[in-house]
Amino acid sequence: MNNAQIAKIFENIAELLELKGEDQFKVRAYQRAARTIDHSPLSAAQLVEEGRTRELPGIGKELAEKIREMVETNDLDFYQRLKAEFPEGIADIVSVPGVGPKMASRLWKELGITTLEELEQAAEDGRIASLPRMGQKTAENIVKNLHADYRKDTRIPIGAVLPIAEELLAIIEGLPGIKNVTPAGSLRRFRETVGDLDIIGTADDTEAVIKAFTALPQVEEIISAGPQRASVRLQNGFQVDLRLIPHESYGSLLQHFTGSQSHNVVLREYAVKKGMSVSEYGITDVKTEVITHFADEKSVYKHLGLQYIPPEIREGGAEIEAAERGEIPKLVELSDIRGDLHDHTNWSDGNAPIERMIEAARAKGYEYIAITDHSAGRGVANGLSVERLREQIAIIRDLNQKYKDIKVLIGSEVDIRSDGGMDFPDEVLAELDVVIGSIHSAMGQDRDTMTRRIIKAIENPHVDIIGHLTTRLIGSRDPVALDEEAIFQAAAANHTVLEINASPSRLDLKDSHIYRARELGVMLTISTDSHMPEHLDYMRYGIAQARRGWCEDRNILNTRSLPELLEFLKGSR
DNA sequence: GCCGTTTTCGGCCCGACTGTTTTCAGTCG
Repeated sequence: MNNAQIAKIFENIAELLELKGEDQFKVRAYQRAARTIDHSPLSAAQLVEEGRTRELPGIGKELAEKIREMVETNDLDFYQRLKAEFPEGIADIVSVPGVGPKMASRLWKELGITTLEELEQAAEDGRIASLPRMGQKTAENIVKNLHADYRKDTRIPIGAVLPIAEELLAIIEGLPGIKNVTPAGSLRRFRETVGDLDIIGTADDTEAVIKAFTALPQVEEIISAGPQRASVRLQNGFQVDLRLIPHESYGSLLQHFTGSQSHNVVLREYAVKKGMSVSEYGITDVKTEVITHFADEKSVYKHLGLQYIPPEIREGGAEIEAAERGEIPKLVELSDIRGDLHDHTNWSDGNAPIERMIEAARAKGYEYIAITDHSAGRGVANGLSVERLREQIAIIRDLNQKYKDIKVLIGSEVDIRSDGGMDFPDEVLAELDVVIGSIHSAMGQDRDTMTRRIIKAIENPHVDIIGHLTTRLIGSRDPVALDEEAIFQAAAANHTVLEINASPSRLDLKDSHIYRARELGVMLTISTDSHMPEHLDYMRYGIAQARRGWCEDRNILNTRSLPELLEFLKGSR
């Protein structure tokens, strides 16, 4: 079992234990373990093999043993037995917004409800309203939420959310009396998918602003609304949570609402040990009961004796300990980027001529751009034959005479064939400044075959960069099966660069892979894989992704100057 | 179920909003 599968089982166990009415702290232990395993840069199999599972925070004797069982037998007896205690459809019931484990458990035990159909029936015929401590309103909400086309776990790729969020922010900024309007939550942390839009602001009269917000024409439905907080569904289907607080607590609110939730839990547990209590209003000294307010976020961390922690790495992992020791790295920034090393033109499947891509890169102030159209190979995307490639090379050489302020690197995104061979012969690859090897076919190969295939490409001295390693498309195509650890080690040993593909539908490598590759000394690039000039703007997503993997500028090849880049490329061949 | 320079037992983040009931449990983030 891989980490994601183990994490899923721990999550399911937590849910079942909640239904069972088990101790909430036990439930939390499983939830925490699920997150820890999911975010672990090392595979569970490797951890088990090296006997290091218990080094993970929140993994003790029992959980380590369960992880071992899952790695070795692909199953977990405890989970199977627990699952057997409940009807199949109970998870669907809990997934209805507003229905939690307590209610689901009562509906099952007192009314025998085990499916969504039975749930709707019971809500409509009055049986739910007749239960003690439930009522007509509860039943109505269940019916309403059943028919809503969303669930608690629907998440949308960040690339689809960010532009909408930015429009919405401008609208909210226009509400009278509101200040400090800021995106928070997973949006601010740049998670690859976002569940709902968390937006915060400050106001003297928070209630008036909430009223104005819920009255916006874009609001389709008010999910909840109080004096400080409103949760609404927009006409475009997005859920937006707006939270307001007086101006003097802005820093604390931003910290609180940025999360992640597990980061906040770990942070607050750390604070408790130091005799402080952290909330969205400020930090209270437990002894004196004096609360300190923070108008800016950095002061919150400072007050706790911690180095500032950038939002992208607030995932409740090792960041609090690192901040305590002053070991939070200076993460790479957009302004560090000096060029883009993966760009297509209308010679293959891009939509713009070479010169327009160059102009777009110049407008960004880049020192270099690599033109990397597809190879002919499997006919993907109007790929270039050797003849057309040589024709393009000649044109780019001429363009380099014309442009003195930017270097146009001659490159290609070359298919890695199913046997690990490259789609151009070595003597052709040798003519190029930059060779990206990418998987575009035979994605269904088994793990061992795929791993060997990619490692063969990594070992090819002409291949500089491996593009979008796992080929996943967020929300629509699963990653290929591969042994990441072996691939990262091979990349480090051969000085082959791994790409962080910044296209928001890919974000490939993913954050935990970036973290591990960087740890193993793999050099990375952040590349937009642009197919039109506007795509160069995707760099911001790639930067955020690299930051989520704790990357500094030195980990990213395209933060280097042109001479340094050329030297690296020459040296790695 | 985890964890420990105050603890191997007794803690475990903190608060808004809702619905149902008049003080709070459940849900959510």
